[in-house]
Amino acid sequence: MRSSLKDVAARAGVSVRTVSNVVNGSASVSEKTRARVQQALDELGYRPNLAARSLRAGRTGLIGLVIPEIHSPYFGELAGLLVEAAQRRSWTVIIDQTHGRADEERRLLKGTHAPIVDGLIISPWALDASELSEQAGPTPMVLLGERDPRRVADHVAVDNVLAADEATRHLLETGRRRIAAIGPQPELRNGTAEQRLAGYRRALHRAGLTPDPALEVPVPTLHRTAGARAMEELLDRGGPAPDAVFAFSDELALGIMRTARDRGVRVPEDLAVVGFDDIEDGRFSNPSLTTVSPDKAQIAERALQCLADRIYSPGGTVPPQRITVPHRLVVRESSRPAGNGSRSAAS
Amino acid sequence: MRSSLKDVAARAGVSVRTVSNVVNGSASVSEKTRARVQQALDELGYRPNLAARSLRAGRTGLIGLVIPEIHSPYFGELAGLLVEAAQRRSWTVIIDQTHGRADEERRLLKGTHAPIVDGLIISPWALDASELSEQAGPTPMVLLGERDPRRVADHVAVDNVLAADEATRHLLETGRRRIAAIGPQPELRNGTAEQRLAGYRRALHRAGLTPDPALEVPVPTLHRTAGARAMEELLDRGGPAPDAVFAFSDELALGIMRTARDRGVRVPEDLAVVGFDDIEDGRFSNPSLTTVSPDKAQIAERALQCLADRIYSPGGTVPPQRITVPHRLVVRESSRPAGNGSRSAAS
DNA sequence: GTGAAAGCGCTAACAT
DNA sequence: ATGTTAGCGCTTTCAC
Repeated sequence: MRSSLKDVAARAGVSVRTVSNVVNGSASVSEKTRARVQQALDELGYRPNLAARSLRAGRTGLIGLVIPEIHSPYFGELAGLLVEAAQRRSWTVIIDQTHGRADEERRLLKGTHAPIVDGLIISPWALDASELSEQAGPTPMVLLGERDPRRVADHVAVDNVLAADEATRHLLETGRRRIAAIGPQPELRNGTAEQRLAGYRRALHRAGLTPDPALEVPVPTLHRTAGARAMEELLDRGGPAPDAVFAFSDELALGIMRTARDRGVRVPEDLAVVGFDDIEDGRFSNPSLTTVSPDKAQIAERALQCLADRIYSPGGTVPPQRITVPHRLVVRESSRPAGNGSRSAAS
Repeated sequence: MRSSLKDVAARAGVSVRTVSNVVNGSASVSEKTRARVQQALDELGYRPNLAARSLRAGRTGLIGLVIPEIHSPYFGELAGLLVEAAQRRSWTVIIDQTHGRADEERRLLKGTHAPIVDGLIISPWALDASELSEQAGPTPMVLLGERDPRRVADHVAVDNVLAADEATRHLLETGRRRIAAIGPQPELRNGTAEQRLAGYRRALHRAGLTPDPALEVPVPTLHRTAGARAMEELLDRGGPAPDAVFAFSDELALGIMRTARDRGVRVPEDLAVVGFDDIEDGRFSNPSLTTVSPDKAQIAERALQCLADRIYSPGGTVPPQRITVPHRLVVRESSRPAGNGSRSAAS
C-alpha cells in the first residue's frame, strides 16, 4: 500500500498540515521540522495521490486531444508536439481517435472523457463548428484547423486559402497549366478542404485561367490509398492529362505519385506534385515531395496557450480567439522544372 | 458548476445512496424511484466525477504508455491500436515519449505519471530489463519488444531472431550473397537489435556463408536519416558493394533506398532491400518495401490482457508472462528478383 | 428498497 | 510555526 500524508505525519511526529506544507512549500516551516518531515517523506517513498488532489482542486490536470488518427503522420507529429507542450505546463494529454466519424466526435465530446479533462483540443472532421459547440459542455475547447465562422471557440490554424494559393502559384510559375486539385471532401464539415480549394481557384483566376471542374477530384479520406485511387480515376477519364497536381495532403500526394509510377507517368517531368502538411515521408519519398509546411510546433504551443488562458481565468469573458500560425512552401524534387533533376539530399 | 449526486438526490427527493444505485445499477431499485431519479439525472445532465470515483476505488482507470516517439510510424500505429484496445476495457491511455533517452525512461517510470496510472506499458529503449524493474514501483508493467532474460515483468514481442532469419533467408533465396545488416545499436540496452543481428547471422551460416563484419553497420537511431547515412557510409567504404540489405526497421530501409537512389544504385536490380515493422509508408514507397510484418493488433491486445490480469487480481502471484506474437514476411518490389519488375498495386 | 454516515487523501480555513 | 478539522464527490457498510 502506498503511504499517505497521514502516514508520513505519524512517522515524523507532526500533523498532516505540516507535511502538506513541506510537500507543496505552501507555508513557512521551521528548518528543523522540514528536515524531519523530508526524511520521513523519503523513507516512506511518499507520492501524492493525484485523485485526491484533483478532487480537492476541482481540476484533473488532464487535457483531451481528439484527432482523426494517431498513426497518421501529420496528426502523430502534432500529437507528439502537443504532449510535450503540455508537459511543460504540467499537464497530461489523453489522446482519442475519431477516425473521422461524426458519431465518434460526438461521443468523445460529450461522453467518455469530457467529465475528466480540464480542457479539450479537437481537430474536427465530420462536425461543423456549431454542432461542436452544442456538444461540448462548459469544458474549455480549442479547435485545430477549423475556420469556425461562428466563432464558438478558440481556434488555431494556418491560412489555408493563402497556402493553397501559394502552392498553386508555384506550379504555375514552373510552367504548368493543367493543374488538378485532388482532395476536396464534400462530406467533410470542417471547412479545411473548401478553403484549400478556394485558394487553388484563386491562384488559377489570377493567372487568367478558368478552373476546370474535371480537374477537381474529390476524395473520401486524406489517406494514400484515396490519393492513388483519385489519380487513377483522373487518368482513366480520358481527355487531356494534367501536368500538375495540388494534393490537399502529403499522404494523398504520396498515393498520387504511386499511381503515377504504376502508370508510367514521370514525376516531375510529366507531372509536378505539391502536397500539404510536410510530413517526414515526403522528405524521403522518391521523388521527394514539395509541400506546404505548417508550423506545427507553433500550432501546439498556441493551442495550449489558449487552453491555459481559459482554465486559469475561469470566469473570464475573453471572446473566442482566432489564431493564424505561419506556414511556408518547401520546394523539393516533385515539382522541380523538368530538366533540372537535382540530386541533392533531402532537405 | 456541474451537479453532483447530492444535487440529483435533492431534486429527486431521495438519498444519494439511491441515486448512486441507479447510476451504477448496483442494487435493486423500485421501478418508480428509478424513473424519478433518472429524470433528475437527465434534467441536471449529471456526469460522475472521475476524481472522486478514483479516490474511492483506489484506481484511476488510466494506463500509461511509454514509447520512444508518438510520431514514429511504427509506434504511432501501435499507440492507436493500444488506445482502442484500452477503450474496449474502459481504460484511458496516457502517452509519453522518451525519445529513446535513458533519463526520460527513468523519469517516466518513477516520476511523472507513475502515481496516477493503474498500469504501464513500456517499449524500453535505453534501459535494460533489470534497471526497468528497479525503477518501476509496484505498478503492473508490460514490456514491449524486449526479451527480458531475467523475467522481471510480462513482455510481448515477436520472435526477432526467427523473423530476422526469415528475412535474410528470403534475400538468399533470391540469389543475393553480399547481404548487409543495417541497424545494430550497440548503445541500445533493450536487446532487440542484438536479436535481429543474431537471426541475420544464423541465416548466413545456414547458407554456408561467413558474416562479414564490414557489412554490419551500426546506427544511432532507427530513423530514416540514420539509414540514409549508414548506407552512404557503406558505399563510401570501397570494397565490393553489397547486393542486398536487411534493415532493422522500415524507416531505416526507406532512408537506405533514398541514398541508393541518390547514388544511382537501382533497387531491387542492384540492391535488394528488406525492412522490419510493415509501416504504411513502405506500402506506398517507390519501390514498395519488402518487410517483416509483426501482428501489431495482437501485440496491443495481448499487452492489455496482461495488464488486466494483474490489475484485477492484485494479490496474484502469476509469474511474468512471455508472450510471442506472430509475424510474417511481406514480399514487395524492393526485393523482387531482378528482371521481374511487376507493377502491381501496393499490397 | 432506501436512508444515514463513514471514509478514500488531500488542501485550506480556522485555531492556537 | 504548527495542530485540528471540514469537505471535495463518490461508494458502501450498517441499519431500518
